[in-house]
Amino acid sequence: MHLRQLRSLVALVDHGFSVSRAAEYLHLVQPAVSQHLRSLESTLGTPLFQRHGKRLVGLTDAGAQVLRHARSMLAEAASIVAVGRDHVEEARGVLRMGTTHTQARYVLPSVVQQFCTAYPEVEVQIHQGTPAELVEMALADRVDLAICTEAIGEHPALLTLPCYRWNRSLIATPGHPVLHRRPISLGVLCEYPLITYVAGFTGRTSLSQTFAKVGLHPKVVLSAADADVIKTYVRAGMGVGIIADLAFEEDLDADLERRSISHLFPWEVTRLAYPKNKYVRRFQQRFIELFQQQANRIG
Amino acid sequence: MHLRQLRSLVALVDHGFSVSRAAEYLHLVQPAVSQHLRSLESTLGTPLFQRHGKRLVGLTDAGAQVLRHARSMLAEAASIVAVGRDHVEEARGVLRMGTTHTQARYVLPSVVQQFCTAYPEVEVQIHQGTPAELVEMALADRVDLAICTEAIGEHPALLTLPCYRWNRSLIATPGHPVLHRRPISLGVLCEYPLITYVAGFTGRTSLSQTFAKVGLHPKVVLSAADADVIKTYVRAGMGVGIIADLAFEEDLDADLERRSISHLFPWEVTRLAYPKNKYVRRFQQRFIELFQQQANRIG
DNA sequence: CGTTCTTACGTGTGTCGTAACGATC
DNA sequence: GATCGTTACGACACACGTAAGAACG
Repeated sequence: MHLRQLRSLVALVDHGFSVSRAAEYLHLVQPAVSQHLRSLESTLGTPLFQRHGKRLVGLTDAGAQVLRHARSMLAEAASIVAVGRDHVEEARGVLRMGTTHTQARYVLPSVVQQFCTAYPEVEVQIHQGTPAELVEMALADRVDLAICTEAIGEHPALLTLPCYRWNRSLIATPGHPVLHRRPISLGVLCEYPLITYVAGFTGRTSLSQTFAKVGLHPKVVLSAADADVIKTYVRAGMGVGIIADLAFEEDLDADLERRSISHLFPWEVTRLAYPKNKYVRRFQQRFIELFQQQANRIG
Repeated sequence: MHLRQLRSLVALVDHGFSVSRAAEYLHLVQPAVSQHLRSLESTLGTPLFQRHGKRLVGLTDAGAQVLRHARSMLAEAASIVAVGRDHVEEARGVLRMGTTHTQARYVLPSVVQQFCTAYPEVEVQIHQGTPAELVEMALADRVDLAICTEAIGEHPALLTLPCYRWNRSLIATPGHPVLHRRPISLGVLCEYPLITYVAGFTGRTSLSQTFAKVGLHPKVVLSAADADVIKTYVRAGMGVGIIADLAFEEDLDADLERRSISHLFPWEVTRLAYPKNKYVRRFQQRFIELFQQQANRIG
């Protein structure tokens, strides 16, 4: 069995079972890939593909199992070359992080700035996505690490590091009646049109659950993936905003009033995750440390 | 990077950094292995070995990291060929289990018998060892599955299935004074010389802890790895035995008296474990099912 | 002086690319 | 007939084994 054969297998599956496209992706010609696949089948002694005539259209049972192990082997192989690179050019390479808007906009800037100063030769990429997408990106090795609050919880193939906890603030235009209410309760919040994060982002799931648990139904008139958008609509007078504490910037948001409402909702934990078994390069480790330092300042 | 190179790396480490012995193990000549190692180093671009002159004597930092990933790649490779074999000759192969004496002697016989009838073409190997050794054997792929009570708990690379719970019985020669004591307490047990399992075997650890927790120090005059030996010395009048319930055989042990003492000690859980990510062949799965059925009859 | 690894070289296997053929939509 | 995969063949590379040489104890 050769790694090349496994690469062809994986490429085939990842390119809709088109041998030609797989070959193109691998910078090979079709016959080469065909041969890889056939010789893989013959060394294993069992068919791996479902065929319609000559065309490959799917995996057999055996093929699917082989695929799983093949992916994991190739990931290990990638880790090995990463070890090499790490010792050859310690401070050169790419750091691909996946994160949500909230992190990218309010938490990461100072960390990234520090990091880029320390490692000017490292290309930093920030990929955005929903938490669910981020998990998938990390597992498919499209990013090196994922940072987010939801969905990242307990995937068995991910190593997750809790970084900091946060809660929510209410924001409103000065003079808004909600600002005179004491104490602010879940019930009070339900009296006003609310603007907050969309489902799946930045703790929205547990926010909704908190209301649901006591049988309340807040009037969320608008939801957005990020606090900037939420603030904009709050400024426009469309309602009361609920955003993460750390998304409120004293200087830039001086035209908005803010009240902490941490007593109403569970604390959220933002986590950093990367695939177990994956080799984390030193500068990537360094980034993680920087992020955790920043996190300590927040939490 | 080639799998052959990784095999050479692993063989080298597993054979005391002797290239010749590694080559012999791999059915290759030395120069071939030397070349594997050198070309691996050169493709990774960084030294993997500590050298004394020409002699390889250890791994560098990078080498150690590469080794870890290499082992795991080769394990995956083995899984892939196992998938193949499983589809080619479903009912032929080897089932290597590692277990302790207690399991091998009192629990497994009926399971193994059933299994051998169902799969006459499968060679069943029973390797014995201490629980700690068994865990290591499973991780090093020297056995396919490990069955034991201690130490198997929470190794992150092992998948463990709880199978049945058990507790202990006291055994003594007929007429022994302990048999007239009611109720039997931990204190009562401390009045007599005890014979039980050695540390690390068959729940001995938690047995000792139970005594220690209430400040008692039982007089263990003799300890053995298995119940057969314990019974022998009980018969010889050396003391009172404490063994697993299931190690008492009504017919063969009719010359001994038995009292359940499950109320004194925590219940133990016997588990079956194998490395995560490892492909488990169908007949191995079948064995696991048979074992669990047997386990249900016990627990 | 034996052991151990390296270097040098020849041979055979195998992998890839080109090119022509066959099938399927 | 255009696309897609297979078969056939040749060139090149490479990995292994043999044999001889160098360092180490």
